[in-house]
Amino acid sequence: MKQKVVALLQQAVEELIEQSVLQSDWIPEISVERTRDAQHGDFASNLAMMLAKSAKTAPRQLAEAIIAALPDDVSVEKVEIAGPGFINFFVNPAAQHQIIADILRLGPSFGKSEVGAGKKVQVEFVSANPTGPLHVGHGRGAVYGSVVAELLRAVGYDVANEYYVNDAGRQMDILATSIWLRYLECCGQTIQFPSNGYRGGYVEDIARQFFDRVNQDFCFVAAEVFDGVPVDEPQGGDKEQHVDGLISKARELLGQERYTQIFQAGLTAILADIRDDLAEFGVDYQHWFFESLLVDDGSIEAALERLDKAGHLYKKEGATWFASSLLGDEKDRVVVRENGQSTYFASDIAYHMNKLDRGFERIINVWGSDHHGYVPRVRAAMTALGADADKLEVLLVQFAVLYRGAEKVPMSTRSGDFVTLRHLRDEVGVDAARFFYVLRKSDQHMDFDLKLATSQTNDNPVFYVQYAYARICSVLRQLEEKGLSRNRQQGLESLELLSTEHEVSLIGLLTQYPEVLERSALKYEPHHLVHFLRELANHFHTYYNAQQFLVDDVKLRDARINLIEAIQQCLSNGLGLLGVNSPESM
RNA sequence: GCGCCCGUAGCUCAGCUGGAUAGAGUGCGGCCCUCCGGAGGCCGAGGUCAGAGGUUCGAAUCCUCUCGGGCGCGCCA
Repeated sequence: MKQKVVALLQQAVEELIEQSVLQSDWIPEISVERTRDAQHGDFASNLAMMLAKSAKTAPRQLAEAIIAALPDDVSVEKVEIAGPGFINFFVNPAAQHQIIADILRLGPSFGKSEVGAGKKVQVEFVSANPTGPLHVGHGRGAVYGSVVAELLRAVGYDVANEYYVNDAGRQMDILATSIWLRYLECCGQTIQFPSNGYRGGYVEDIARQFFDRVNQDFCFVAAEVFDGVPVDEPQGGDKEQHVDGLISKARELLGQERYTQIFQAGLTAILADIRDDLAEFGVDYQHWFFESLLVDDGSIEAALERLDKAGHLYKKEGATWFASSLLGDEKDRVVVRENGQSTYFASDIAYHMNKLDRGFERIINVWGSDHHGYVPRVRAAMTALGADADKLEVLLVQFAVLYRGAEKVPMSTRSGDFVTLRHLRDEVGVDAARFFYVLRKSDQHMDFDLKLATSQTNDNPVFYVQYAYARICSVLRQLEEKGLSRNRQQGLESLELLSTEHEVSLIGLLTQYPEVLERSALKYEPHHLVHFLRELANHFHTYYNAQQFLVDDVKLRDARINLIEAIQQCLSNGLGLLGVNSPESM
């Protein structure tokens, strides 16, 4: 409908150009908005005000000329000039009613579109280091990323969800070493656990399972392990040097093969846990991309060579630098360290080159907003690789602060007793957790109240929306239990009977759903959809309290049943995109 | 110190490429089923859109400055 209004205005403008009232080079993009106030009709355009200056005509006068030039259309009931020069469109009720037939016909695909048809997009999200279970900080990115991907699919894009597994860095060596030390404890050794090691209980679990499998094969006495290793921080040393010393010792004593076995045991166990965790949270991936692949197949060298050939690399103080400051970054970045090791950033350059090579038209990265300083250097890398940096879209997600009522939930990651995502799911459930995470704009801080999310009262927005759905299901059950007749076709032919204030506004809302969906998708802002669903639920509850659906008048009853079925479908479609269930009873 | 983000009702937050009288939820004060699920609905009070300039027909929205808060500034990942 909105498109139709734009088209009508477009024709009017062309007509006025022909009449030389307007000139073709003045014409701005025609903007049509939903009105906020029903008194202003359904759609409004500020076109006359935009053109007034260049046409040297008063906005209201120009608006009159535009209206006079508008072609007739059956779905437009009337057009008015209002305020400083707005052109307000009132849509014919019969045209509005059509939406109910559309929804019932389209079912689950109501609201979808093809604006992204034929375009390949990648959404990379979560990508937490596989050094421990996911915590609540990852939850928001997980839900946000998966919903953005789902929204893009709904408007036609060919979307691939991807998780980048950082399995090649120093953190993984620390993990492997931590597991080994716990394993040594299983062997009966007494270990002074490094302050910089991974202390979580899951490390001990992995070590114990590993011990059960390999027995004493990896055992060494503690004295030998710690011999010659720089002292730890509590003893006045440096914790980084201490843990690095232990990593070297692990490699040396175990040899490459056994070290790799421990390393793989840790990676496999934790990754399996992350996969299960995400799957249970309704988050699925098409690809799990391993950083180690880039190391092993020479991609990093290839990427650096490409940058070097294009003249973006130089050597200084024994290291190799990427001249990113010439491409918008704050300073140049090291890609190969003095010791010959490539940096994490070098992997990331190779990774993004790989993404580009896979032919995605748009590359979306969902990152924690604490990484925002990292964006310019990746964009610089894209440019230096010869790609259009605008293909890259980095969506930043702020951490949520957890509360239980008024009380803040402590979240220390140091001690390993942080609140895990699994814990959150257990406490509030998948539906509430997902809904809450996308309730707010993603790049804003948010307070997540666990108590509110689990409350079974009207202040909980998840239950509020789900309840609207369940209520409709209940009415439909009543229809059957009471043995009332129901004729969908007759209902569709009687839609003009839906004329109360509540019905008109509900139908108006339903017509907005496809627009809301498209906007949420294209702007990567799921919260618009969430707000829409709350509003739809609210209007339904009001309607429910004001009017009886199962009335004696058969035609009216059929029409109303069609309306609430359309609402039911729309709620379920929207909740489905959010990964939230639509329960038939609660 | 430099860079990015943010500041809207008591609290949590919306506010689409600048548009009409700035909106929800919660909390607070009233009220509403002989009826399809009261996990609901209605009404009311509550605002210097942090502050000050500027841009224009029009600014919560764009520009500049000030104040207040968050984050980032490794040859870590």
